[in-house]
Amino acid sequence: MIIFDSVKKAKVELEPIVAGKVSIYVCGPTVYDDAHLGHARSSLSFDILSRTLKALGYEVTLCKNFTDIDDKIIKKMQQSGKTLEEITNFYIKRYLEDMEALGVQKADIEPKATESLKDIENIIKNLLENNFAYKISTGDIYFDTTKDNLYGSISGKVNLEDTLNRVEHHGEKKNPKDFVLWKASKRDDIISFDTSIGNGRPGWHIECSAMIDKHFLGDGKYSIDIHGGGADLLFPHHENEATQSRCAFGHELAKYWMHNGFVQINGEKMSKSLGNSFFIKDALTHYDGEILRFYLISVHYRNDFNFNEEDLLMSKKRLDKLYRLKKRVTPTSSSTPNQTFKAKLLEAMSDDMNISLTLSYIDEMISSSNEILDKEPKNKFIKKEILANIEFISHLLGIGAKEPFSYFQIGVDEDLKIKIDELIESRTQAKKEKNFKLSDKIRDELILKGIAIMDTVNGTVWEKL
RNA sequence: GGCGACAUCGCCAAGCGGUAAGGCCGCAGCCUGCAAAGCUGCUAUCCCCAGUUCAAAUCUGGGUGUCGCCUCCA
Repeated sequence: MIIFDSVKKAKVELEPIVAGKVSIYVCGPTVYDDAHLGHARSSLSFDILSRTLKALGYEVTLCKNFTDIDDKIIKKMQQSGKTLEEITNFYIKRYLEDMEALGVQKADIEPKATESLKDIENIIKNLLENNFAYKISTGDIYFDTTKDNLYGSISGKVNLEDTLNRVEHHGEKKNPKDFVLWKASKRDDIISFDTSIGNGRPGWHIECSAMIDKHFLGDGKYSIDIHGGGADLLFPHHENEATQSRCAFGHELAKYWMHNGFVQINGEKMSKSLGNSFFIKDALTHYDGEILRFYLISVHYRNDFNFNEEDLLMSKKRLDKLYRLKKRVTPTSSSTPNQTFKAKLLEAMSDDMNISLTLSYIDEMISSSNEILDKEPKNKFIKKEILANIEFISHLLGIGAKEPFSYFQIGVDEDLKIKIDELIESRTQAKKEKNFKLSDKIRDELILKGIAIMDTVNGTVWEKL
């Protein structure tokens, strides 16, 4: 498996710490609001990575955290009068619902920051004792970036002075680059934790370091194989995580770093401040989760993703073709996938997840399968292999697993289904009587209802447009 | 201001030095009572300029444009 390491800025061969096993840690959401399309893309990117590795025979341990203590959550507490747990549990549940709708496999470990306070405390204590951190008069604890000559090696930011001068920083900070490990509680703080390093709460970056150390053993050289997240996390978040862990544990945090590209809405960055955030929940009211999934995975994970409805509909048509083929081989039982086809998909996905190539192979398989089925509609052997091919695709990419007839009926209520069946029955009758004027009229009526029909050797079937 | 990414057919998008995958749309044909679906065929020399090379969309330099990070952010 070749992956792109965003620290080395190059494609490299994945050589896990333990042969045959891959440990992955992905930065999950801060749970103060619903998840947006950016979260979806990130989760989907690493879901595909994990599925690919599994299909290649690796044993994967995927860890995705929830940041459940944060200034934004506190702000929400103040606004709503709710407790921390009420807010975070609510959004964690909503997040997991969204991920399920998108077909994202659950992470093996889903730690919360608040469950790792003891570990956070220990790391900070360690850093203080070894002079990598210092406490200022307010009780806040900062990491001293000048103590680590490898600081900057993750993000490749060499000359930070200039840029960081733009950022306001606390007067007692020794260096503009230094960042907070622990925020001491102020008088009006509504949430704080009592620890040996003081009363307060952890900074953002330290959580991930602590959770990785808590859940992964590593090999004394690295804690985990792959650390992932959105491209915006490369700096400062991952830089800071890396330096903390390096100084506290004496080894690198991750052997490889992978970052997914951004989601843009109609060419603009999606962000809260621009007011163009697109929640997964909202998208799901318009489009089926699988259609959204297929659309979001159809662009290489490192590229920017420009979300727009036109492309989504285009993408849906591509998925439709897979399901139409599945209709042709349903019902039957599958045999084993075509070995050449399977090998081609795995080879493409092994090259840093070349999804475009993979999808083109799938399109070609669909075309050639349709062609064979046109010639030999009753060939059981072929039908079984085609179904097995589709099942392999479902396994690898998490698409095409639905019962094909139901796929085309998503969003159609039972009353309408009965009405459709009646109309099709009347049309079949009219056709039998060669009353094509009537049968065409009925077809037009169905189209007006958003239903397309197609006559097949097995009778007339319909699809929601 | 510092750092970085990207620029391929109307649209989406592969390609990573050897002579342009795939999908959508469009056109023609087969199939069909007519359609739809499916199948077949057709449609680009790769932002501009200069260079390296037998050979460049692919490498180098210079432009132009778009986007991102540097501030909470996936």
